[in-house]
Amino acid sequence: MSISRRDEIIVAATELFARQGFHAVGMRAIADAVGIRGSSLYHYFPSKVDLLHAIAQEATRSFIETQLPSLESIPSNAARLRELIREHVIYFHEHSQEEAVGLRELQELRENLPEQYVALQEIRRSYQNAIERMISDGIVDGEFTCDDAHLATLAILGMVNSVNDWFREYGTYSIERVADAYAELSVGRLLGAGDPSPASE
Amino acid sequence: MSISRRDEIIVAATELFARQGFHAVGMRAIADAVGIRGSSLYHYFPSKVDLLHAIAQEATRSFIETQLPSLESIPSNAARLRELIREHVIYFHEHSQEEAVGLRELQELRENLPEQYVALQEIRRSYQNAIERMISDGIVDGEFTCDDAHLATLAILGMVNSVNDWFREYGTYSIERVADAYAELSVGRLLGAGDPSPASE
DNA sequence: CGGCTAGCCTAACGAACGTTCGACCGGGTG
DNA sequence: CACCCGGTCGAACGTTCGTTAGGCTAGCCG
Repeated sequence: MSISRRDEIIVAATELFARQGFHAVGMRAIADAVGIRGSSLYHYFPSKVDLLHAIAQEATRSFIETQLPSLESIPSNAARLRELIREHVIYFHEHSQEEAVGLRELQELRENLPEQYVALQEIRRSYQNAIERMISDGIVDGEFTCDDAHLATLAILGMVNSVNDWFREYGTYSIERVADAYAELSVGRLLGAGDPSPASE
Repeated sequence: MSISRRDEIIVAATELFARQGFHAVGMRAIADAVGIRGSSLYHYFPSKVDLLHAIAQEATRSFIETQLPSLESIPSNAARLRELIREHVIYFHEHSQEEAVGLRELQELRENLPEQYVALQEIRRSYQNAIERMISDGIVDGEFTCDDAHLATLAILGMVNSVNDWFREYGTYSIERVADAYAELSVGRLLGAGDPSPASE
């Protein structure tokens, strides 16, 4: 009742794609994981790359929808960006498989589902633009000292997106600790904003 | 005479693997790219994953060999790390296909050539340790202000390794400009080292 | 000159691939 | 009861996969 068979397929395929890669996973392997036959998958998805597209779209869309609204209420660019990065790291950790597929197998969509690929790229681009605008505004307001908002955006995104490559549960750090640290490294250090709680100064 | 057929195969396979992914490229496609038949590849490599291993090994080994020696002569940790990051970005750009394969298809080696995978991981780990030690030493010497050398290492590596995901020749920036900027962002900002030319102070 | 071998070929192997087709089965609706 | 239809199935399609086996040829070595 709670989750549909379609969602069940998406969950199983996400795990397999994340672990082994799109081309290394056959339709029959996905079907096995949910206890049906390969041919039955075509009742839910017209093709294998459409299944991939459903995964990537859900990963991208739900990430953006979770992230962007939380920005509205925070006044300063520095505090807002700090919170954004914190939540970015934590969301990526909680949905590491989906986001791994979304980042790594985009090339497949580009070649086989070009217009859906473009749509996804536009969503990602809008997220990147939101960050860049926060940084630009923060520079104008004097919150940040930074030469190039565009480069800083790319650098920060590269940083936060790479956490899943090394982070392991039950390691030295908790994900919240890493999220806090990366927010401070990005906003406090890279962008040169001051201490987040100026009362201590 | 200049390059052997074996190297020719490695070059062609690297390009195909980088563009389409290991599993999306067949042995016959690689053979076509060098003008021979698929079966002839087995005269040079015992299997497809051994070919991948040759690529990944060469990418990792030659990168490390190019990078590490250049550190010896530079005295301060800050200047040495700056130069390391500069060269890292530039090397990754000049060998973007090799490094893309080396980073993305490691999972394949892990499952099929486990001991060779471990060997490569050890090489990468030694590079990471070299960076971390530079940062630790710099903290002790008072060059850097930074809480956690390990986290800073991972953050910087994530930053510099992500340049190839967005950098395009003939774009806004030259690769040297990006390399300089990332060195400054990492050492000057993230680690809190001062201006690289203290004469201006 | 005779033989070895590096390099490449054609042919084929069994397995797996993504996908299609037609049929069946069971539960809800008229 | 008769009907429909969502969901699943077995079987098969043609293609491609990684890999193997065996044979040909050209050049080097004795």
